Amino acid sequence: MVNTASRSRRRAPGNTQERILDAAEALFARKGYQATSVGEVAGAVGIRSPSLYNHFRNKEALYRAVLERLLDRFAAPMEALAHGPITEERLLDWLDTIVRMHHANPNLARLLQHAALSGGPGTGELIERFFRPMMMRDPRLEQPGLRALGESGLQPWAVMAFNNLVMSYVTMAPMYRDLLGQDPFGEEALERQLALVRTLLLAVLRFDGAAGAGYPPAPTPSGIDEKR
Amino acid sequence: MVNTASRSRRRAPGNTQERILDAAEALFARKGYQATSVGEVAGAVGIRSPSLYNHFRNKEALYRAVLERLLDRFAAPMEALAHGPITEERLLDWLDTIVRMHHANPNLARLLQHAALSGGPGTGELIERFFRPMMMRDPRLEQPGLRALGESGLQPWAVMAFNNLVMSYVTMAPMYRDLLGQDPFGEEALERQLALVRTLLLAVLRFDGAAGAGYPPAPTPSGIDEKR
DNA sequence: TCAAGAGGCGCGATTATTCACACTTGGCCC
DNA sequence: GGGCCAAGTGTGAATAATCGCGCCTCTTGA
Repeated sequence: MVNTASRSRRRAPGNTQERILDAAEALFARKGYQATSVGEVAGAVGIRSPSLYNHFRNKEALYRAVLERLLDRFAAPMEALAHGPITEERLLDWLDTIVRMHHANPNLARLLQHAALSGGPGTGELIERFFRPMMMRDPRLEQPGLRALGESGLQPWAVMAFNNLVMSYVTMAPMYRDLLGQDPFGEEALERQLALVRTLLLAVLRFDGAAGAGYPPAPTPSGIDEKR
Repeated sequence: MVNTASRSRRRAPGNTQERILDAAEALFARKGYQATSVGEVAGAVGIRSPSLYNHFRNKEALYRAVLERLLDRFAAPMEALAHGPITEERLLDWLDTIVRMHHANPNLARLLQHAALSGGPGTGELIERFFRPMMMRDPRLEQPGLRALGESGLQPWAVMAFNNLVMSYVTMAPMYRDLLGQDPFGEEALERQLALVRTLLLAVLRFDGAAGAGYPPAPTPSGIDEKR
């Protein structure tokens, strides 16, 4: 039973490093940093844990690499709205894009949620790179036709709210699966979520806001500055 | 050094069981089931871990007790909307209530989020008891003035969306704290979130929906039945 | 033949849980 | 009142499993 040293020395078909990242991403996204063991990751790849250390210095480096790869994938679309005027149409496109991106790769949302709840390595940078830009008041949103968002100092929170809406669908997806017995990332579900989120955004854009009970102007809290 | 058996046998001031539940709730909510060790819980209470086993059979029993206590706290307000007609005013009140409840006790939302992401003991029951009722189509919502919600089969998802909106603020709260340097559960933040969420609901209720690009009627998926 | 990469072994720490035991306390009998 | 026992609640020590990780050997494709 001891000398199983003959076979099983199979060289990996694809790039092992990439396969480790894939497995680690899935596991970190599902269970979080602490609850994921490197042995688990290695096992998912088909490797023993010491072999994993040939590719990553330690658990934390692996985690950061996973994070980096995910953030890179989301960087381009997030920059899309950074320049040029903001029209109703462009807002809808932006929402459409992030919904599709999170559906195509749900792991970033899950990792962000874990980080928000429990912390973990690099949580600070994560916040700065992903969320800080959203919490900037953007003067391009202060225009007729977008009044309900821009008014009463709620604008940054409204942006965050729409982001949370999209992300929470993803982080709650396992529950939806059990609840419906249906793939929450299938074509049908995607269309439904697009319709829902688009309806919500349109409703807010059309809303004149005057009807609500007069909530206080909510003085701009510290840490929120004008964009750039 | 061996016979420290004299003092430190202090009997607990309050009910120890309750104090364990408090500490466990906070830790499970922050780190999730797996990543929380019973030693940590015991430490937070000011006890060694073996002592904890005088009060709970094992880690899982402790977790389930925490869950039970939390669900009980939320049961009554959730039933409030179950009977009688649904008016715009009652919907606003309901939203108001759940926002305030999650602000007053953020731990249920956090535990639910962990359960949705990673599973854990009792996740199935959790889904049935907390989320199933929301995913029922409610005929009381099919009335003029609430059209945008009731139409096109989106109604249950719209309800879930508003719930997710409220819960995700709570689960993302640690990030808000870092982002703003301000207590996300303070009076000011509560008012702001109430205003935002109320605005969103009013906007949807006023929205006639006809303006959006004609999204498909989204056939009712299996698992969704009429209420009761 | 050579280096990259996989595995075996093992260390020290931490995990959940059990055990034997100490102590405090409430109630009971005398 | 004093004596006494059972129940409740605390402890340190011990167990087996698992954790992250370093060391060293061996296999294998080029």
